Amino acid sequence: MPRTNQQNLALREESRAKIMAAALQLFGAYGYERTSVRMIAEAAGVAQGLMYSHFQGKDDLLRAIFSRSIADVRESFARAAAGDPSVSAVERLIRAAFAIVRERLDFWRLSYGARMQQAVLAALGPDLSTWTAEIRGALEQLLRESGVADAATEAELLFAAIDGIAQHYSLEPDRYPLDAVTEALIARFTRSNP
Amino acid sequence: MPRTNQQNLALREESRAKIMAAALQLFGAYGYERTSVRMIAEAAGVAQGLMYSHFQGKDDLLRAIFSRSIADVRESFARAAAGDPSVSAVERLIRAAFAIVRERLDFWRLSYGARMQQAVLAALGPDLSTWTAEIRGALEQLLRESGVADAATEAELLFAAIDGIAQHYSLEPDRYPLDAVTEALIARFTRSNP
Amino acid sequence: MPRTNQQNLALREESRAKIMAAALQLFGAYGYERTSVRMIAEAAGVAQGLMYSHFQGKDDLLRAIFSRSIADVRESFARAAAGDPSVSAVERLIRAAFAIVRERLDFWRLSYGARMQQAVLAALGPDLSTWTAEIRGALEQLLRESGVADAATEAELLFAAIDGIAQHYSLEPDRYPLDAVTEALIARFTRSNP
Amino acid sequence: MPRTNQQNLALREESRAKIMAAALQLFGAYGYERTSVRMIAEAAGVAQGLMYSHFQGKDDLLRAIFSRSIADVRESFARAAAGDPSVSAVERLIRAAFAIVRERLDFWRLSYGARMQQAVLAALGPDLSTWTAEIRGALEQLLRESGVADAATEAELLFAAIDGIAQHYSLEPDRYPLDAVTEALIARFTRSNP
DNA sequence: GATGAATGAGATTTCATTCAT
DNA sequence: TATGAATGAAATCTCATTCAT
Repeated sequence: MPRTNQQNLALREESRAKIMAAALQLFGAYGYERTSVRMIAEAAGVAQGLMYSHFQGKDDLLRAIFSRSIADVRESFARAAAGDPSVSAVERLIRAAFAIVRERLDFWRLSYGARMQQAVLAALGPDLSTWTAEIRGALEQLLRESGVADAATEAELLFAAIDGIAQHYSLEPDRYPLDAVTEALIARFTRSNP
Repeated sequence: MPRTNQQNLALREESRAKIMAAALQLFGAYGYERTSVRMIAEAAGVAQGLMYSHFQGKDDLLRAIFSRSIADVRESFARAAAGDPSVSAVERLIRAAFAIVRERLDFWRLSYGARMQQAVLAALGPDLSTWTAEIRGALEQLLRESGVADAATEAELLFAAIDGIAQHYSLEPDRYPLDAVTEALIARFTRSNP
Repeated sequence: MPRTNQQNLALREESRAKIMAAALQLFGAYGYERTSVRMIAEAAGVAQGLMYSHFQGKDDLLRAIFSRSIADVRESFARAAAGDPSVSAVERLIRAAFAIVRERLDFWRLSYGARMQQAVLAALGPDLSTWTAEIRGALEQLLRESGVADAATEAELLFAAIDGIAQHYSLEPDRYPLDAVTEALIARFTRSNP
Repeated sequence: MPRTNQQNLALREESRAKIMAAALQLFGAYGYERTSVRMIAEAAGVAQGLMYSHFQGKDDLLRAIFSRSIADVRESFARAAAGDPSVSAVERLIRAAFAIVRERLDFWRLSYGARMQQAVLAALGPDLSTWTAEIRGALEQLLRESGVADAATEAELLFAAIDGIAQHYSLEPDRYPLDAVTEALIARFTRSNP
């Protein structure tokens, strides 16, 4: 008797999840290039060949991780941004961003590592740049609604500050005073609109 | 007629410089891992083997590029920071930073690409983190001297903002409104000290 | 209601036939090595594992296809050779051979592709060479009975000609003037015995 | 002091020749697919990687062997066909063909093995089919000049016969009565023109 | 010092086969 | 019996590095 469809789906999904989790962790820690398929398979506890039954290749695995992670992050953002209306939207967004960075450290590391490599970017396709543009656009709108004069420029600045903080934090999470810096950033960007 | 010692040395130095320049450019464009020794040798117009008479290996070449570039950048900083006393020290430093990013785009790209990869970081040794700590320290002192209350936190924030801007600019130098963002940053960080 | 034994057997036989048919077609088109078990299973519309319940492995499947095809061909030959007594036996055999080639193009392609590869030959075991010897022997006897002087040599020549034509035809069935060449061959080999 | 250009060229050519010779022999014996790059490198007495400094890949090596062998064979043909004018051109050509088959058994085996595999053919590009067409054309012209009525059909027949004989011989060179069959073929194709 | 041919370890990928259900 | 997820050996290929000249 063959396995039922559901059993098969569950088996497959479990393997797929193990592979993606292992790969995300290793990509984040060592970078895409320095992480071999062998390492991923060992960390996931499966045979090397299995990866190729789930993904077309190492680059496709990267793409899959990216697009799923971005979808997750987008969702988290939406939830967070909708939250407590007693604080300003900008503040909510900043807090949401850093909460997500904390939760998804590996993805963030991977993302920052990947961003600087043209070749890796090619494998990622337009996902990353679409996402970046989306964030910039959202920030700009938020600032415009808050009555900021040069919203486009201010959005670039705020985006860069958030990105820089997230990156410094993801490099040394144990040392970095994320909470304090978060408050300082909020103070700079909500109190006085120059 | 055999070359004089001095001629030999000059030729040698020239080869070394060509290799380092080619490597810096390629590392910046493709990343350390995706740049092969063959690519570097071809771009530099020398034989592959020659690299190994100047450097112990690819990682040593990277280290050499880094330490020389950092020394250069440090010097540029010092010069810039010492400049026009009619503007605040913080403003001078910010302007100096972005001027250097503009000038040394390849190095910056390499630096940002390398930062997220453990293996590359390991190859770099303590150079990068020493330098980072140095910048953070300098910023902190500057802010403290300007009378900022929580100088440590504000230094982290300012550092992250500069770093984020530099990175976004180095990703899309043609599109990025670096001048406008620079002014906005200076406005945020020199006018009101919350 | 469970299937009867007979139904089970019929289903099983059907699977086996589907696998053999798919494999024959693919082996003929792509060659034994370039045809993967997965391709065969997909073309046959069954699971990969099923092949291993019918055959011991890919090589055993090849052997099975060969021995069954050879048996079929042998039978067709016998029928054809027995036919219309108004034409010479040699002519009947030549016509029969090309009729069979037309009908079983895939098998012929597979056969010609396999013949030149030691590994494939080894997998086939003695089947192919036994068969070849049989044909050569039959031709020789036929020619001897027709009163040809050096029947052994003439048999080799006729066999080679038939084989060459069959092969050229199987390479380009749409272009090849098989009918004309058949008549020319018959003319050369039945009119004048040098 | 680096090696002179000539030394380098000689070294490279020697390696290249060793690799091509080993590959030709192995491809002929085991077929293209069953011959691994490792086997070739071992037989040639070089490291695996060296093949990739001479050829773009295994398929490019095959292409290189083919095009060089075909060029050689073409030349041999031309020389042979120009020979002794006391025998007919058709006879000269037939004798030349079999002389070349004897000399270049490995190439012939490879050629026959490759011909039946679409996938391998694709790697070979148009070389093989161009060559085949060339031979067919040459035969046809020869026969036409000899006053044969349906030269096109007769050329197909003669070509197939030569090809079949060559193939049977290359399968069992020790057993095959090539000389006797050659004479029989010449007798059939030069004495009586039906 | 300089060259580039050569090496060989290790990367990615394929695929015949096994096995739990 | 039939399924297809999973395995792992072996294939092709890349590339940092060595070495003879």
